[in-house]
Amino acid sequence: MASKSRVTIEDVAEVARVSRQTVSRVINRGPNVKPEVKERVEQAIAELGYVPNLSARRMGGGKSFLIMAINDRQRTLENWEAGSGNDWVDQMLYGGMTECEKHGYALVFRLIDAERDKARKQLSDVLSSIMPDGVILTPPHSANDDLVELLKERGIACARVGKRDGGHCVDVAMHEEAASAEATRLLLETGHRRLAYLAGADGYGPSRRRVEAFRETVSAECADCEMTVLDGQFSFEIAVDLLNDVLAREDRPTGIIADNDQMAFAAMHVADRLGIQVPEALSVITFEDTPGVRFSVPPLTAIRQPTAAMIAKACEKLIEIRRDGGTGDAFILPHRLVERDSTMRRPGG
Amino acid sequence: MASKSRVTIEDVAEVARVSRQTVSRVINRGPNVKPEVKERVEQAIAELGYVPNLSARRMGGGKSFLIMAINDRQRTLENWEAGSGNDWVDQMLYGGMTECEKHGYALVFRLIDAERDKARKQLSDVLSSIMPDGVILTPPHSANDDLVELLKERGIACARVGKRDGGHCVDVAMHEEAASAEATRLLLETGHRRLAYLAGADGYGPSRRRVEAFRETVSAECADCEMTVLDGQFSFEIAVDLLNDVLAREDRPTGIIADNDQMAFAAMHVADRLGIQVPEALSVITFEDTPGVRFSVPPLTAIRQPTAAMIAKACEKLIEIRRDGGTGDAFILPHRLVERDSTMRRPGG
DNA sequence: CTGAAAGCGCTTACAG
DNA sequence: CTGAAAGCGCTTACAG
Repeated sequence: MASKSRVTIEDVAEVARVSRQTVSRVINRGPNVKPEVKERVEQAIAELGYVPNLSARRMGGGKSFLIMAINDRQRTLENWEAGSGNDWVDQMLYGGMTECEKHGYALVFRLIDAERDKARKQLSDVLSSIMPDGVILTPPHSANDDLVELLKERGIACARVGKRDGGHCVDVAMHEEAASAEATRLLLETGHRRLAYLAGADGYGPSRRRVEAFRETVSAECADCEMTVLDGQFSFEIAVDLLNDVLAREDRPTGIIADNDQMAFAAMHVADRLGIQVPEALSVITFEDTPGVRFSVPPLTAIRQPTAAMIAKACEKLIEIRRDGGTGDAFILPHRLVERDSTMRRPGG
Repeated sequence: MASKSRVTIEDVAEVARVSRQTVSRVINRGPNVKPEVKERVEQAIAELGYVPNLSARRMGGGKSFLIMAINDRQRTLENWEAGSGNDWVDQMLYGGMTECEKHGYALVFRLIDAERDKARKQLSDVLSSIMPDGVILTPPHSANDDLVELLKERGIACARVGKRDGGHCVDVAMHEEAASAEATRLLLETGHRRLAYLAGADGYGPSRRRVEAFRETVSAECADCEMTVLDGQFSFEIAVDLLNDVLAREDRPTGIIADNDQMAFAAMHVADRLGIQVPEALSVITFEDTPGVRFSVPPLTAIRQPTAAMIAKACEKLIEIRRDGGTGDAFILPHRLVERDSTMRRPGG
């Protein structure tokens, strides 16, 4: 009840009439404590309002009770600077903080530059300073093997978002192919026969997988459908240029899937300019779902990545590995297809 | 250069042929180190890639090099859950992380429940666990004197966002009156003669100040103007109800300032339904500026709070107090009036 | 200007 | 099942 300014494990030990090691055992749910002693200790803890000092635990034990999540510095700062929201960061914090709290852990969020030498140095420094029990790498860091190597050297468990090798690290990703197939099917089921996929950069793995699934789905389920793949390079401007051509044609696509919101907005923009009705004459689905898509006219149907769930899963496994040992693994988390008004309702849906 | 898995202050001392206290002095920029010795130590640090362990510094010294920023748990989680963006959190992190980094500090972000007994207990626990060098309270916690009291007891410096008493704490706020006057003047300058202020909850201090400034500005600068103050309670629905009446009148206001985005959206919504053109027949300004306002049709003119700047200033002062002593103070940070398309251009502007 | 000692609050082996 | 000892990597007085 009473909460003195600084209650230490010694104070608890004294009140409970045991040694501080016994108190430590109770705190860490160690075995070998007689129930009645355990109860006495727990009561003393409650009475004094004792909470273990994290730094001291770290020093004594070696566990830091910290999971560090790492984001790309430049892109994050640019988003923040623009003030236009940064749902990725929010969802990371959401999934990470809530999961960590469950296990008595805390999430530390850090920014690291993408350039490989800077990245390695910065990660190395922050590891020495913080000594986290696990590190979560998000794109583009998740594709940087130097960082994985560094973590391995230091004996710190790693998780990667958007990878699914599941070797040394805990890999968490969403099922790009399934999501793409689902989006494609929605267009087919609502009557579209000429489809286009507005793809991001060619070298971007997830994008490749989505395009492939798009192709396979159309081939398999609608033999006489037409399909196009356009390379919009994640850019609004480039997408506008492409679509000015494509949507002006007689045999223009009537259903488009875009790899990110910017390109989806581009499709809406060009459609508006050409007087093409959305969703009737052109349906649009985006693969990103930043907050802005709710406010476009009409609001965009989107594949919602399981960002929070991926980070939560990463935290959970990292903490488990730190406690019980074990190695990496791969997890595919479920996405959601959020139907808004840029696509038509499915018959009977 | 080489970065052994665990380089300690002892290693540096050995390489530099000094005691570890001397290394400590160099790290902490203490006085009384001969330049040549200092250089030798710095070289050893660089050579070994030494970075001090934060937990050990905390244990030895008493400084944690951590600033903790506290947000309302429920509201934050709801926003995250909705996935519609949370610019407040993003701007806090932006201002806080970048400022802390400058001083070798880290920002720790925490959620605490608003109910007063829960809040006190949760803050007390996290203080014991983390021992931050300073704590930043955001609304509604910044109005909770229990928390300030607790911080005072523990000898931890505090900062409050949205307060401006500047007693024990470092208070950071924006100039509500100036911002309100500025918004009002924009409406007057673009020809509006019947103005309305769509206010939030009555008990909310900033809201009161804005309304007062609105009244004074209209009285002072346009004697024959009409003005109305409506109590929209921060709610879209309540605002819609009010405006359905007000905007249907012959002598309806042609310029509206709203305390938050929801109510501003309500104004746009009702205007659209009644066929009132924005911004010509009705100009709208919001006092919130969440990311969504960029995507409304037309995008909303808004007062942009200096959230990042307020948190950065709070961090700066908190770190300064921890280092040099000193007491609270009050700072008013500059807002911005971001003119988008829900208001008309000023003549000659 | 520099170093030897003590201590921060815990945990991890190691005894009993 | 419980406790006495040593140590984690630093910093803070205190000597010299």
